[in-house]
Amino acid sequence: MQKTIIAPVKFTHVQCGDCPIRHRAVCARCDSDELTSLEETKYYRSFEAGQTIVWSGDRMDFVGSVVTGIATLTQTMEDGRRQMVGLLLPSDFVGRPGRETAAYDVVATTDLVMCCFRKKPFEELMVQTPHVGQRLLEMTLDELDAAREWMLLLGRKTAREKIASLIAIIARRDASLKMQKSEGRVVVDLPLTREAMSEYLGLTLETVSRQISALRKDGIIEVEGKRHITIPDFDRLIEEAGDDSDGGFLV
Amino acid sequence: MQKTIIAPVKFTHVQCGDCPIRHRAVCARCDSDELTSLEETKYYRSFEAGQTIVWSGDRMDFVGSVVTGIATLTQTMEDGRRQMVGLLLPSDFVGRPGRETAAYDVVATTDLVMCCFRKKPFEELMVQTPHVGQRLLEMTLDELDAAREWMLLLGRKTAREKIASLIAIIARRDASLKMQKSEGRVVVDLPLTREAMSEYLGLTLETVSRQISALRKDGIIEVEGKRHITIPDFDRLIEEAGDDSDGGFLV
DNA sequence: TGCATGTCTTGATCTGGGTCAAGGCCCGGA
DNA sequence: TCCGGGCCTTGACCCAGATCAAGACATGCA
Repeated sequence: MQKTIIAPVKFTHVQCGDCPIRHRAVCARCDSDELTSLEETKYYRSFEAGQTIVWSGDRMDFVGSVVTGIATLTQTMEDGRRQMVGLLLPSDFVGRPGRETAAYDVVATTDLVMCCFRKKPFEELMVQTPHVGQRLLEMTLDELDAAREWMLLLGRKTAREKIASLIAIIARRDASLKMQKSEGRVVVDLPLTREAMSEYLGLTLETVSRQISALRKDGIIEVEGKRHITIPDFDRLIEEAGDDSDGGFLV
Repeated sequence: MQKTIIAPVKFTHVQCGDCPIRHRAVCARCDSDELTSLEETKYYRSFEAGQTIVWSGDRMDFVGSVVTGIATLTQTMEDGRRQMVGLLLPSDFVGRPGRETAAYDVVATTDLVMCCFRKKPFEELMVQTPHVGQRLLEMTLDELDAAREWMLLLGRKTAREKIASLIAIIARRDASLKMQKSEGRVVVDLPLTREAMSEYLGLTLETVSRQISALRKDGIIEVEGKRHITIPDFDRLIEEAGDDSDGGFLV
């Protein structure tokens, strides 16, 4: 079912460049003895689009971070209603130190590579190396802010505003990673199916589709194929998103 | 407008008992030199029900925790739509180290006493004293879990389920603080107006009122006055809340 | 005592988004 | 080349919850 790749040669150059645990939290400031012990437990795992990485309630004995691709955290009610509660892009952290079992389904929505550490050694490292904990605190606070922005979206925005917000969020994160802008026109490839979008936004798949069509008809976005979107005027999209002030620069 | 009380005698016994920063994070494990410097900047502030403590965007040069009463974090859109994004009960932490300005309106929904620290010395303490940061990380992770439970509520639950969930959440937090249960019958005093509930739940005030009436008619809850609620069968309430498995033990 | 204000309830009506259903498009495999 | 299955779009209809409106009840102040 899942291909597990243990630190193959081809990933070597990735280890320092893309792994936030090492790169952001550790490399710069800590002595390397700690790192060596962590390094021993580090491994890479690949998943195919659509694969579930962990089921809610399952034992989860690793933490890690996304290297490439996109993963989601989703909650499910008994009758099958689903709500996405986390969208994980490259460099995002997965897993909660100090927790035995996963609280959410973790799903790869695109092909995905994760950098993982066994939880126990990672927790030991956290105790010994304050910077790791501090960096994790920062990241968690950022996620909390993102969750709160998301709550405003879920609780108070209209379907049209929700769609506009989601496109803006993805465009911004994309841009901050890859600088895809070209003089005002922003180009995004949606990494989510309509269904995943509906789970993000608390809508049905049909409403997502209708609202994307509506934004297209109104010239807010241009759609090529199903996923490729061009935003001719980003400010207009932001207006449609109904965001307050600096709105949604988080996550 | 706001009464500021600086460490009066009558609060002395409170300082160790109720203040989570000192009590939970610091007292037990750290040397007291650090504490002394923090102690100098510690002060108590009281607010009346309805008072806004900080406006979103305002400079906020303190962090703190709720000693008694209830505060909320709320986001507002330009057209006035409001969504609560944080509900702060006694012992909850307020403020984000490393941030200059408040990201949300902080409002006292009941009379409130907060224990505050100037932000700068607190941040210095965090660098020097890892346990404070570790404790804060734990608390932030708990808040993130709560936010995600809240997102499921906002995105996927019906009005009736939302009301039942909110009553259950408050009852559980009350119970964990004060053990109010008496053989199956649980008694809660809602600390929120109907309007605050509507802001929590992403509903209108009228829908909140109607659904409370509906739950009363169906015998799920008994209502005395406007705020005093008795839950004859807690499990039935949980069923109405539609919670998955252990549902909502978080927060 | 009477009035104003804040909080809550209830009724009547409207509507945004859900539900159900049909069909289009594209890709991969027989 | 055709077929089957994802994925997406669009239409028709419906309903949960929003909106608009009236009034109940309690408290505090003149």
